[in-house]
Amino acid sequence: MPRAPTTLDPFNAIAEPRRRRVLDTLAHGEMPVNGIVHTLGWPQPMISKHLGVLKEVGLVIMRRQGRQCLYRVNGGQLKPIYDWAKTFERFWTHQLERIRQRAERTARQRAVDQPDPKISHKEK
Amino acid sequence: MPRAPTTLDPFNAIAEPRRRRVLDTLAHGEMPVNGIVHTLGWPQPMISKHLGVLKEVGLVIMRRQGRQCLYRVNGGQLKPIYDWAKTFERFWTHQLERIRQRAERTARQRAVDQPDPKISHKEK
DNA sequence: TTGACATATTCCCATATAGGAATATAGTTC
DNA sequence: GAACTATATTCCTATATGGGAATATGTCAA
Repeated sequence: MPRAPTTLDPFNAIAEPRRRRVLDTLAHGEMPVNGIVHTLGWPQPMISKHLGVLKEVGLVIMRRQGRQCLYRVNGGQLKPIYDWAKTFERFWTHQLERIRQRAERTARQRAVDQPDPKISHKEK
Repeated sequence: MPRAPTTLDPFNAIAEPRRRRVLDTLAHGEMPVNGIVHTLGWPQPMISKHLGVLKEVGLVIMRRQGRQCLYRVNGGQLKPIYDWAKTFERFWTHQLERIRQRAERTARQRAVDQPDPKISHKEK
C-alpha cells in the first residue's frame, strides 16, 4: 500500500514544506494567486497545484472576484495538529520531565539488575 | 519529483497516522517493541518499520537492554510542529479574528466596487 | 552448541505523488 | 467575437512509499 494521499488530512497536506510556506504567505490575509506567485517566486502552475491540495483538505478557502481567485487560510483545520503536538509539550517545556524519565529508566534498570522474583517475568 | 522521504523531517514522519499512534503509545514512558505490539495489536514487522522511521528522524530514542529494545519518545523534535501550528492559533482561539477577516474582505470588496483611482492597480 | 525469544531486514508491488512543460478554461474589456 | 488576463488542468516520469510474507540477526539460557 502506498503512502496515504496528501489530501487525506491536514497532517499529510502540511508535510510538504512548500505547502507550509504557502500557508505562511496567506497567514496575513486574503491574497490572489498571483500575489502568492509574486511573493514566493515559484511557477504559477506549482502554486495552483499546491493550493488545490490545500483547498481539498480545507486548509484554505477560495472565493472568486472577477478573474481573480482570492485565497485565505482556514486556520481551524490546523487545530488538530496543534492539539496533538501539544500533548507532548511537557517534553520540551519542563526540565522535570527529563528527570522523571531518567528516574523511570534507572528504576527499570535496577529491577533488571536485581529482579524481584515475585513480580518479574509477568508482562501480559 | 516524488514526495519527500518520510524521514526528511518530523512533519513528514508524523503524516502517517500509525506513526502518531506509536508515539502516543510511547508517550507514557519507555516501552519494549513487544509492548507496543501487544498494545496496538499490529504485526511486529510493521511496528519495527515505523519505529525505524521515527528513530531516523529522531522522534524516538532506542536503547538495548538484553534482548529487548526499549524505545522512548524524544518529544523535543515535535516542538517545531507545535510552534508552526501555534502561529495560526488566533484562527481558532479568537472570535475577533473572524471579524477582522470579514472586515478586511468587505473592505477589499468595497475597493473593487468603488476603486480609488489614485491607489488602484498598483500591486507590485 | 542448540534452542528460544526479541527485533530488524529483505523482497515484491500497487499507488500517489511533485515538478516541468504545454495547454485549457474562465472572466473582462473593447 | 477577438485579445488579454488570471488560474487550473493534463501529460509524463522518476521516486518513495507501506503492507504482507518470509527470513535474517542478535542475545540469553541450558
